[in-house]
Amino acid sequence: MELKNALSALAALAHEGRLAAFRMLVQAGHEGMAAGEIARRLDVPPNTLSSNLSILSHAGLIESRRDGRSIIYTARYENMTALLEYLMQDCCAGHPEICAPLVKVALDSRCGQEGCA
Amino acid sequence: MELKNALSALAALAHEGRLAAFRMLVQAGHEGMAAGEIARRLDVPPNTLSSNLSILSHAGLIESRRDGRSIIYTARYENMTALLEYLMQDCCAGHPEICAPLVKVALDSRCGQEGCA
DNA sequence: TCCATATTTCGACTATATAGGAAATTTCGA
DNA sequence: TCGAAATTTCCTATATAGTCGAAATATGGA
Repeated sequence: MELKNALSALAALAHEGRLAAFRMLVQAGHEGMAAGEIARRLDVPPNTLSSNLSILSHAGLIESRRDGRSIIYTARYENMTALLEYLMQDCCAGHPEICAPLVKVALDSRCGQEGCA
Repeated sequence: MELKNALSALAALAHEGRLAAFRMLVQAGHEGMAAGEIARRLDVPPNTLSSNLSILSHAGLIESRRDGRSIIYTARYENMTALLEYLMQDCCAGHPEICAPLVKVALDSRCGQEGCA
C-alpha cells in the first residue's frame, strides 16, 4: 500500500459516523448492505451518509453495486488488511514490541473464537 | 481502547507530516528523539512540528520528557498496539479474512526478519 | 546576570471537512 | 408513461484543521 492510500484510509476511518458505517459493513459480510438500511440503522440523513460512503469508497475501504433501486455497499477486506499490514510493517520493523502482541489477536480471528489457537 | 481514543489516534496518523514524525519516533526506539532533530530531518518549521507533535501526544501515540534544553519525544508502543488491536478486533470479529493474513506479519516482527518464524 | 539555544504558545489567515436542504437521477411497478 | 422509492449530486453555511511569523518560556553556559 502506498503512503497516499494509507493516509486517505486513515482519514476515512477517523470519523465516528464513517467508522460506524464501515464496521457495519464488515459485519454484514460479502452480502453487504443497502445505503438506506445503513442510514436507517445509524439514524443519519441519506445524503449525509451518501457523502460519507463516498469518502470510504474513494479510500478503497468499501465498494458498491446496484441491486434494483438500492445501492449495496460491501467492505473491501483486502484493503483493510493492506492498511493494517502497512501500519504494522511500517511501525514494527525492528520493533517487535508493537506487533508481537497482535499475533494472538490475529490467530484468534482465524477461527473467530477465543482460545481456539 | 475506547472509540474516542481510536478516533483521535486515527486522525493524528491521517496526516503526512505526523505519520512521518511518528514513524521516525518508532524507529528511534526508547531513546526517542529531540523535537529539533525531528524538525530538521523532516524539514518543517519548529513551531509547525510542535503543534503536530502535540496532536500525536494528545492522541496518546507519543510522549515527551525534558532533557536539558531539548524535549525528547518517544513513541508509545503500547498505545499503537492498542489501536491496531482495536481495529483488528473490531473489524475481524467473525470475519477472519481480514486478520488471518496479518498473523504472518505479526510473527515476522517477532524476530525482526523475514522467514524467521 | 546576560545571552544563545530549544521549544512552545499565541494569533491570524487559509484551506479543508462536515452537514444537510433541495433538486436531480435511476429504477421499479402499475 | 407516470408516480413512488432509493440514492446521489449540488449548493451553501458552518466548523474544524493546518500553517507559520512573532513573541513567550525554559534551560544551560559564560
